[in-house]
Amino acid sequence: MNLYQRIKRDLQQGRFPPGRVLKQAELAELYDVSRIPVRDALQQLKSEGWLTGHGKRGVAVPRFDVLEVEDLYLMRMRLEPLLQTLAAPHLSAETLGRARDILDRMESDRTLSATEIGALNWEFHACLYRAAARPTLFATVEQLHRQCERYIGYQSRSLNYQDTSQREHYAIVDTLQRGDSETAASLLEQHIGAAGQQLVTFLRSGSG
Amino acid sequence: MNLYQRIKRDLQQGRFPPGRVLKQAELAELYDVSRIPVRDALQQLKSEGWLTGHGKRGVAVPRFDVLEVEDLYLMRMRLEPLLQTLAAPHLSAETLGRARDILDRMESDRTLSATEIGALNWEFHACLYRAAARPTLFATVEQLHRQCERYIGYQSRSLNYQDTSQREHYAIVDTLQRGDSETAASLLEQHIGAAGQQLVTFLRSGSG
DNA sequence: CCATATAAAAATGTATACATTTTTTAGAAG
DNA sequence: CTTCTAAAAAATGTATACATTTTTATATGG
Repeated sequence: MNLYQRIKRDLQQGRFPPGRVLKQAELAELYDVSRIPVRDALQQLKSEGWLTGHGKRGVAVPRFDVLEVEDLYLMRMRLEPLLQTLAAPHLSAETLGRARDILDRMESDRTLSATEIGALNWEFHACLYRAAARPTLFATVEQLHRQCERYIGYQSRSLNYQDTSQREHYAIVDTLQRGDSETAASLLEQHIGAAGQQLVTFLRSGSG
Repeated sequence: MNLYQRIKRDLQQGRFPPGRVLKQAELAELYDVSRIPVRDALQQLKSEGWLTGHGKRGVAVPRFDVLEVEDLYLMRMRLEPLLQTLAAPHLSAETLGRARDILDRMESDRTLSATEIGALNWEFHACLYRAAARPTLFATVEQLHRQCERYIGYQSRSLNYQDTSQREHYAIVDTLQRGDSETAASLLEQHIGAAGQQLVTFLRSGSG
């Protein structure tokens, strides 16, 4: 596990609270490396929204920003249905099967953490998106997901919502299997919108 | 001018041809710095698509990729009208005036290079987008523009197309000034689509 | 007591030196 | 002549040391 991943994990787990300012030297000592790899990791984390550049005053852990979440989900609502539609004609039975497997795994194991559920969730959609063979579009969508990750870890999703989400997932696969990519795109858009709403509501009520 | 900007400029000007592999030590000597700032600059350039990571075999100047251009413009067609629509209610007379000024400057000076036209083009749209006060959405759109820059420098736009583009720009401002943001969004989508088509056609014919 | 200027400190940026990994090349065996 | 292996060369990754910039603390003048 490289430094970037270690710092990111610790940010996910709330080791550094929002607003906290981090110095290169401090991180270098904490993770027992020199400042050079720290700088590399910080730049990457900044580009993914895990940290914000305070200019030359070090970096800070950004506070939760509902407006950012709204933007991220708005963008995903526009881009992911597009990508899924481009993928639809290339979906093989095997790919659809792998997607279903991921859903089944999420369904059967009820001990998963929010972060783990988030990872499987993305793996499900990514599995479908990859069939489009559109690397640039995929990369941008993936980056938007990475930016969302920062918020998802804190979300204690209700079991109720988790069930709804899973039903939507199965509906999307079913619809794609029927070859109705247009309806599947519409379902996906609603699915993302609902997830965004859920997250925004949670942020507004719980931890502003 | 920092190292990142210098290398980017040289990439724009074709100093390093597509496919060329660049070593840290080589760049360090060329630009007369050590490898540390080179590494920082390379990471940034990679994240913007100016270079592709060859893993641990150095970085390479990517070849022109029509599929990448298509993806970039598809995404812009989805995101920029959204951003402009969000900005529309906040557009002041002053902002609209500044946008017009930029267009007038492009119109009057016929000696501008493709890169300079591209910069003004973006400045025009960004001027409108900023009014939305949606930093996250703006940042993603800006990044897509940066990725497009790599291709635009090579494009020798016909005067004919340049005129068409300018007419579309004025039409967008006029429509926004009338308060018809929906039509303006539609015009913008067509505008981006046309620019993408133009670029794809150019790449297919000229320099594959 | 407040403002300002100056010095000390702390933090980031960069160069050099070393370590580790990867790639290439040379050589020997089949 | 090909193929596998091992050594050397080259490239990236990292640590230490130094330079520059920025911030903070302090002291002095108003």
